Amino acid sequence: MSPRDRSSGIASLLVKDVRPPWDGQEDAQLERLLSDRTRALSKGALLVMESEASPARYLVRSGWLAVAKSLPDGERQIVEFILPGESYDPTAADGQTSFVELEALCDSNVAVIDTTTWSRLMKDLPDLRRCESQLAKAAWARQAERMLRLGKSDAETRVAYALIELCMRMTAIGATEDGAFHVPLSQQQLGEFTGLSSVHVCRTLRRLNRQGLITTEDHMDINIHDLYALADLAEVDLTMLRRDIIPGAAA
Amino acid sequence: MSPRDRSSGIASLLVKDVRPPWDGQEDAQLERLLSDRTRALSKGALLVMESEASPARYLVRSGWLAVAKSLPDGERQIVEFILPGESYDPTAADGQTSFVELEALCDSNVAVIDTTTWSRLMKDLPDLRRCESQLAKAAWARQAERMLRLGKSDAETRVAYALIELCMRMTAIGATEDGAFHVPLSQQQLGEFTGLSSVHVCRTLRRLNRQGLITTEDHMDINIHDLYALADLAEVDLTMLRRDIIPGAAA
DNA sequence: CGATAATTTGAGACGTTTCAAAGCGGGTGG
DNA sequence: CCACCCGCTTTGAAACGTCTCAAATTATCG
Repeated sequence: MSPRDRSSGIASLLVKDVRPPWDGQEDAQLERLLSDRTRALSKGALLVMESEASPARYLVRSGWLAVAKSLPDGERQIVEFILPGESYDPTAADGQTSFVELEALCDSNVAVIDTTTWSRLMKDLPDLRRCESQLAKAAWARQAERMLRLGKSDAETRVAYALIELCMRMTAIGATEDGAFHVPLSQQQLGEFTGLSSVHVCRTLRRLNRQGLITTEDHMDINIHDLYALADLAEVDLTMLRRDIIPGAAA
Repeated sequence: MSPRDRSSGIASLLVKDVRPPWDGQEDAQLERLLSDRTRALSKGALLVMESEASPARYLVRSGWLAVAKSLPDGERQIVEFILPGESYDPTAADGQTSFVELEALCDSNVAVIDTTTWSRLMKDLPDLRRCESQLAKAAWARQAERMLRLGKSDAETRVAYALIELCMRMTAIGATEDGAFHVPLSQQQLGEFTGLSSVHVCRTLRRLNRQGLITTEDHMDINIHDLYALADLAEVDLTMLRRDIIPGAAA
């Protein structure tokens, strides 16, 4: 990790509104198409279940979706969070079945676009296509980043990384204020994301707290006080991470 | 995991040649284009380094590539293997930089196709596009499967799963014989893939051996003797896994 | 205000890593 | 063709980190 100027504000690394506001920039017809297919989900609702037929793409317009997968013994891993403006296609190689489960983590609005329609949109709307291509690259980069830590890091690093990733993504959509943001997660769910037990998530959060890196308020309002120390713990280079996982954030 | 007919042969679940032989089915022009851009790599060669500019897609024509990522302290995670017929684009959200490292695990031939050319191919060759779309879905499903085990499983399950995944993918390209196949990996590298130390990979392999599930010969010639027991250990439903991660394997 | 879920903390069990040393195997040069 | 060397595998023993179980505390919601 290269040395960085620690005096520069958080804003320089976590700039707001860097994500191209793709909806709205295409014609109003797209907006109508999406509105027509948007479903309201309440917290905890299962949008799609594992192994269920679901040849569609899900586009989150508000709220959070968890992409999760379970072992026969009930252990659950959250593989990805879908934030507003992002989309996910859970279709497996057979083109029919979903290989994951999609759950609303809070009250949400999600547009459901069947594969055929989506292909047509991709063909007809070059701006949308470019935007989704960037988002897809970002998603790949995030997954690699997480697998690295899932496989090779201890609890502190995993939690620190998760917080940084979420903070960056939230900042990109203008959902943070000075390193403070809300995530609609229980410690249990943060554990399912980081591959830790909820008990150990709690201990780790507490430790970060004691070190003065973060504070948390009611049910996961997170305040990052020392982003740079947190980044060191997460073994992350903020500039590189942002370049890799935030669309339109090119240095 | 639902009960299965254990008397049916391995072949019924791990059918050969299910992958659409996309190259050759498009016109000879594509073949020429690929040949022109194919580079020979010797074992251990680094094709792309992390953070290096690389706006291209890499298509493996023969050999194996590892997609890997490292922590500052040197810990390494292999995020994906690219087998013959598969491709990978390591470009991050900025459209320029690679977020991973690409390494040849054995002597290989890889076609390097810059992003622009690739986009053109995708536009012009619907068969290729469909095929790559299936392969991409399979890759997403595999990653989810692995993250689940990376986060929530013990060593035995992780190793068993890795062996099964590799066996299935090898079978799909006709590179196995009766559950026997060769992987160009050291135990160290299998550890980097499964998130284990090489020492523990060794112990785990030995244990599977003692249980009569597998045998190994010189440098990773793997023989799966009891696929169903191995699948139970891996906590995997073979039929579902194949449907999810093998293109063209729809039940 | 009571019921229920989520967080917090402690103590012990368990699985994996680390360190260290020995054994094997393949390749090279004598 | 053998001797040597180097890298990979194998095994043991101790240290470490995380999980599990259990109980106390704190939030949340009707």
